[in-house]
Formats: sequence, structure tokens, C-alpha cells
Amino acid sequence: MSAARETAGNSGSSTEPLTAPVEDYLKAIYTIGKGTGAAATNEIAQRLALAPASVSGMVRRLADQGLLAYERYHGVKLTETGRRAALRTLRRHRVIETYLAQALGYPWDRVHAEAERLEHAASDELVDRMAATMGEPEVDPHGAPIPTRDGAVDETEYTSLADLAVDMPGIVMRVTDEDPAMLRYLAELSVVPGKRVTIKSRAPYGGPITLAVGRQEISVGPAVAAHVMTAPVTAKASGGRRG
Amino acid sequence: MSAARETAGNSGSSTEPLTAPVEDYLKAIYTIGKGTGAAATNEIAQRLALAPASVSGMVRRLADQGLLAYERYHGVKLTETGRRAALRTLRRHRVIETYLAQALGYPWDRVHAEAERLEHAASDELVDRMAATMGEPEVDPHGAPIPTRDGAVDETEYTSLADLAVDMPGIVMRVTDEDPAMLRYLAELSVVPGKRVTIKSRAPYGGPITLAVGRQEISVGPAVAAHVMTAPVTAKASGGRRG
DNA sequence: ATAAAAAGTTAGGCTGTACTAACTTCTTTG
DNA sequence: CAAAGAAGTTAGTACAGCCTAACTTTTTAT
Repeated sequence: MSAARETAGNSGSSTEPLTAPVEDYLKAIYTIGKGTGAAATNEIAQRLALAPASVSGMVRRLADQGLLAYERYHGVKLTETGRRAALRTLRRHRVIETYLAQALGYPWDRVHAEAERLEHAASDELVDRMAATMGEPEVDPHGAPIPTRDGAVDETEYTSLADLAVDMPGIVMRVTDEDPAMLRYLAELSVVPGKRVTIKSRAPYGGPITLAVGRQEISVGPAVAAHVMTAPVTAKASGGRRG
Repeated sequence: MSAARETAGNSGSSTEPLTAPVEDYLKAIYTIGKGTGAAATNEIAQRLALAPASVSGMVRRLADQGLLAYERYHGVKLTETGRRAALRTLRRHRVIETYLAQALGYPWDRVHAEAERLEHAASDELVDRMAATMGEPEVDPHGAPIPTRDGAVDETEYTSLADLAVDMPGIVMRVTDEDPAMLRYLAELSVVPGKRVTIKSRAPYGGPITLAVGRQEISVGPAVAAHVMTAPVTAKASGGRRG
């Protein structure tokens, strides 16, 4: 279809800047596939709040541009080029979030929305200057690792509160949800990166999880718990990352 | 969702956010008409580097949205709504420029390009936080006045070096050009806001203008001189604005 | 193993913003 | 005041993204 299409053979990485929607697709696909795995059309659509049909169309174009590998009816996988582009956007996003919080006093529940727009407008120079003035932070305000300039990310997997064993203390490393209401809720409970927590009990059938945070004892539902990621306290080898 | 188009008769100021191109049009029209005057299609086209035909089309839609008054073949004028929108964008642009320079060490020749993109992505909250951390600056790094939150701007007109009388000392208030090369050139000559300058001589027929800047004597062409705006040194009533 | 359900795709449209080519209106000037 | 030139407009097209409706393919469950 649509004959005459351009120079035909630009399946490599052309240097034209990506559009905001394209960056959003790549970011979504990356976070779904966590670097290597494949992403399903429907899941991409849900993440981006789009109709699945729209994703089918876009995904084809991204494949034509060499950003991802696509086989009809069988999801999508980032190419190396696509992965690099995704990580560049992710770095922007997280550096900006961190900067907003540290330099401009943004509350942690609002940095995401602002960064979501700025990430498409900020130059690499800007992002690098922000990172430099903050001393090259390694995690954003939610504990998510910030990719480096050259596309390296800490991909350590943590244990969520939903999976953490009873009486095994853990350090909150990350909250993997950006919903402002949930973030405010967690902040109120002091469940934020760096805090030490211990599961006291877990009610069955999706019931509440009771845990100790500092000297307080609180209860949260499993949906919340699933988004709070922890590292074992005993492992002093926390990989050199610091909040 | 998004069914059935919306309330139809939105010729007033609907609260939907403006797109980046729309903001660019309004900004261009504002700066051409300096607040009140009209802007010609061709001039808008030139500012935005677009074909005049594209401007005709867009301008009609902006008129439909109540952002400007448009009469075929007779240019365009901002409505009050349009003017407010233009000033909001201008404020964003200039606050961002100033912040980039002051907080992130951007050189003054590069702030414009970066702000040009960020102004469409930054929220009012972000812009206000930037302004607040800088103590509500009144001018940007080129000396352009920053509109206030509620749309007030200093519209003082200054005298360009091309018009400044010989031997009448002036203070450089503003440079009205964003070309990085020209800005670097002027910075090298120390012709920057705040500097005191005195025209020593003006060669006829568009020849060079010789002026004293500090203890240095330099020569510039009329194209450069036209973009350097000065206020009389004697007028202590400089309106309360400070670089 | 097949039918129902889920997932994914194609077809056909729409909007916003741009372009070129051809035409019209305004302005200027002889 | 008419003709040339400048300015501006319309017509027709394109492209990126998105949508809904209808269809196809894959998966699951009986």
C-alpha cells in the first residue's frame, strides 16, 4: 500500500528525532517486555490508553523504521535501536522526575505527570545538565533506576510486599505505580524508598497485609502491596545504588 | 469516550489546552503586532517558516476558535482571549529561558532553542515554581520582559543602537534577536544587557557604527545595531525593571 | 477436536497541520 | 486609471495518529 514510500531502505536507525507518540510506544513496549521480552498488542494499547487497532497500525510503522520486530498476531519486540531509543526516553523521564523533586520541590506524586510531557521536549543537553547538577542520581523519586547516557540500566528485580515472607525485614527500594492518590497514600504511611518494613501477617484470599514500618504497624491491600518492591535487609550487597 | 464531538458552539474561550502549533501562531502574531497591531499573513508565514497558504488555513481555524479576528485579505488581530494565550506562552518561554541560564548554566545563545520546545510542555505550576526559585525575575537573559501570571507585560519601547544619537550614552536593555551566532558575537563584544554604550560615529549608507563599550571601542554593522535596544542613561526612571 | 472467547488485524474515517499549484484581490506605479 | 506585481486565498493532497466496526487468527475450555 501507499506506493512510493520514501527512500525505501531506511530500516536502519535514521537520525531524525522520534515523535512523542513514538517515544511513548517504545517506552511502553520496553517496560512491558522489561528489556528483552515481547509485548502484546492489547497490553500496549492498555498502557497507552489507545484502541488496539491503533496499536496494530503504529506498530507496523515502527517495524518499518527498524525500531521493533513485529510478526502479525504475535506481539512485538524491540530491536537494539528501539531499545536504545526507549532507554533514552526513560532516562529523560527519570532524570526530569528527580530534578523536579530535588530542585523545584515537586511532591513525589506529581513528578510523573509533568515529566511525561517534558521528556519529549527536553534535549539531551538539558537532561545531562540536570543530572550533573544533582550529582548523577541513580534512581528517581519512586526508586526506579535511571539509565545512563549510554543505555545501561540496573535491572535488578526486587521482591514486592505481596511476596515478601512474613518476619523477613526488607528495605523499600521502589514503588512501581504512578497514580498520585496511591503515592500520597503510601507517603502518608511512610512507605517510601529507603524505609525498612517487615510483614507481620498476611490474611488469606486477598485480604490485608499487615506490616511494620518503623515503629508503626499498618495494613494495606494486596493491590498496593504488589507495587511496593523491597530488597532483603541482610544483603549488604545492594549493588551500589543509593536513593 | 470521545463520542459525539463536544459542545459545538465553542467560539468563546474553551478551556482545552492549545496545541504547540497554535501557541506558536499566537506568539508570532503577538510579537508582530506588539500587543495591539495587526499581523500580515506573509509575515506570520515567514516567522514560522511556513508557506503562506498554510497560514491562511490555520488563521481561519484560530478565528473560529475565537482567538483572533480575521478578515480575508486583511491580516489578523488577536482577540483578548488570543492575547492572553499568547502572553501565557511568552511567559513560559521567557521564564524557562531565564531558568536555564540561571539554574542550569546554559549559555545565553542556547536558551532560546531549548525554551522553544519546553514552553509547550511545561505546566503553569512548573513555570511558576521556576520563577519563584529565581525570585520572580522580570526579564529574560536577552532583556525581554517576562509577562506576569496575569498577563501584564512591560511594553516600554527602547532605542536601538541604529537610532541612538552620537555621544548620547545608553544602557543596553535588550537584544531582540535569537540567532545563536549573533548572540555569541555580541557577548564577545560585551554588548549585553546592563552594559553602558555610547555611539562614537556612524558611517553613512549603511556603514559601520562605532561605539564605546566600557573602555573598548568597537564597530558593528547596522543589522546588528538594529537589534540592540538601549535606554537613556540619564533617565533614572527605568521603570523598576532589573536584569 | 471443535466451539466459544480472546486477541489481533484490516477497512474506512476523521482531525490537525502542512504542502504545491492555480487563482483572486489588493496595491502600486506609470 | 489600468496593468504589473505583491499579497493572500482556495483547491487538492499528504501524512501522522487516532477511532469504530467488522473480520480473522489464536487460544482455551469443554
